[in-house]
Amino acid sequence: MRSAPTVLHLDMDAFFASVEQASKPSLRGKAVVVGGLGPRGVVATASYEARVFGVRSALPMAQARRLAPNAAYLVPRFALYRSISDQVMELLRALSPLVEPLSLDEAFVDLEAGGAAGDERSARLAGAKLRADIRAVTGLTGSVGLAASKMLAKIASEQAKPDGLVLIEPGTERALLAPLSVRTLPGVGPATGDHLRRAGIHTVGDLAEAGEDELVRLLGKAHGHALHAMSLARDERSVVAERETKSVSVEDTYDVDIHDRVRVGVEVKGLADRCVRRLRAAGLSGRTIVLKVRRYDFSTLTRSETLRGPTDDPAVVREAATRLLDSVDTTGGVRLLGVGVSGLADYTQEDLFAQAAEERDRELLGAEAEAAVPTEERQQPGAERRWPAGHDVRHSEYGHGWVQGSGLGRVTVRFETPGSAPGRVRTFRTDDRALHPADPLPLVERRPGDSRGSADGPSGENDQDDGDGQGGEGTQDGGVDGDARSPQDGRGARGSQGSRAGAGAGGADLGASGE
DNA sequence: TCTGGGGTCCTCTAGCCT
DNA sequence: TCTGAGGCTAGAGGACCC
Repeated sequence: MRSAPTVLHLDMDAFFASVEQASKPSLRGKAVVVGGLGPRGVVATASYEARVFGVRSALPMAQARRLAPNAAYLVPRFALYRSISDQVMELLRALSPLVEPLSLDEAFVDLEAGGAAGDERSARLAGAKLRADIRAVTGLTGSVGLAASKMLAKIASEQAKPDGLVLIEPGTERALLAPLSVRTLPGVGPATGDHLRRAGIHTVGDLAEAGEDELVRLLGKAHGHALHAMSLARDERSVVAERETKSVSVEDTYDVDIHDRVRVGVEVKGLADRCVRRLRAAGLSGRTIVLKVRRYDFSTLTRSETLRGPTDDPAVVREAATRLLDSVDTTGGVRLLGVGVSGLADYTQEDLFAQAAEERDRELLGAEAEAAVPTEERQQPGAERRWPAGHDVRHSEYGHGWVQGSGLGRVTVRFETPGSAPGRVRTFRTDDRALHPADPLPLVERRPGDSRGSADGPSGENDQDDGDGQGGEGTQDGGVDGDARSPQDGRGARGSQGSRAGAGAGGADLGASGE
């Protein structure tokens, strides 16, 4: 193992919630919860103020509302988060060419590859400068861990949270790890944690003491070996800049279980089409089609079928998914359906068959793409417009603001911008023609001549949305549109591969009460 | 209380082939 | 011809991560 602290792990603090607080001055210092607002939504991120009440990621939203009834509840705005994440990743790449993004808000950096580390002091300097740059460019805080390996750097950044920097000094690793809970180690979740606890193993020190053979016996070969190595602070995994995609999938959880078998079939076909669109956007095709069904009792089953060759033909994927559905008993209802493709190959069909089928696909996908446009964009003139909580708007008289809540034909807007003081609240009719959806504003005001990080700031996020007819923000949570379906479907049409969906949204919400 | 979405990796089992 | 061992692949499910 390398002994110098050459790996940096960056973890943005409560990322989604922090972005919302940065863009909405009235929410700063207040409890903010970002997640799906539907009946089956979960928390994606809670601000530190909300965590005081026990609200945490993956908590059912209904439970979060009981714990923190006065928090502001907002739907996620992934396009905005992605644009800010791009700015942060750019800063990381300035440190080293070897950057491994783990998600929108986390990444490893190999400092050695960037020539920024060789000793403790230069590693610390690099980490401190990164944190300052992130704050200057985005206005947000991130925590930095520095250590000799990925595992240790991640543990260090966890200890640094929030808004700190921790360096694990070479030679102190084992002593530092020994008293920590086994759950600290990557790969030890609730199930493995319980398993180990029943065997009397509670801390990393216990793991090291148990010995490799015992861990292999308890957890299997791969997991046993890996955990034993980690308990001795051995982690040889290198920072990998490019990761190959292994599978592409889409899934929907429905607000109400679907009992109608015909409807289940229709949903599966729609999911297959969305999955193919993503596949094609990534220039991929795949051999194995996977159907996922979560039943009314939360039991989940998967069925898969491997084709003779890779495909990106929507008709083929749709037919395979439908065949797989035939082997599944959906009596009692389903709460989730998903379609995925794995066994990926690096090509898109361009043969004669594909060309012949292209016309047909265009029709089919066109119809689906139209269906994926959020309801508010498809509404006929005169129909009630929808205003998702937290989304930016512009009023021709009052200027820029965001939707604090809506319902009963009214929408409440708070007029403020990232650089302003907390603003005033006004209520309008939902069909007020002076009110329009707007792009998010940059979190940090740019001075003239400051080019850093401004190339694709938040206001530039819609670049990737061009061409799908949705225009502007507000597409990732099209709102509940009458049936029971979760509304995050709109994202499928964007062709933005790797978009981390997250908690779905439930449309406009009255809960943004961050007063 | 009632549990999202997208993805990866591992284990186990069964069938096929040599 | 039968049988068992071992390798390979597919399919299913579980655990984990963010």
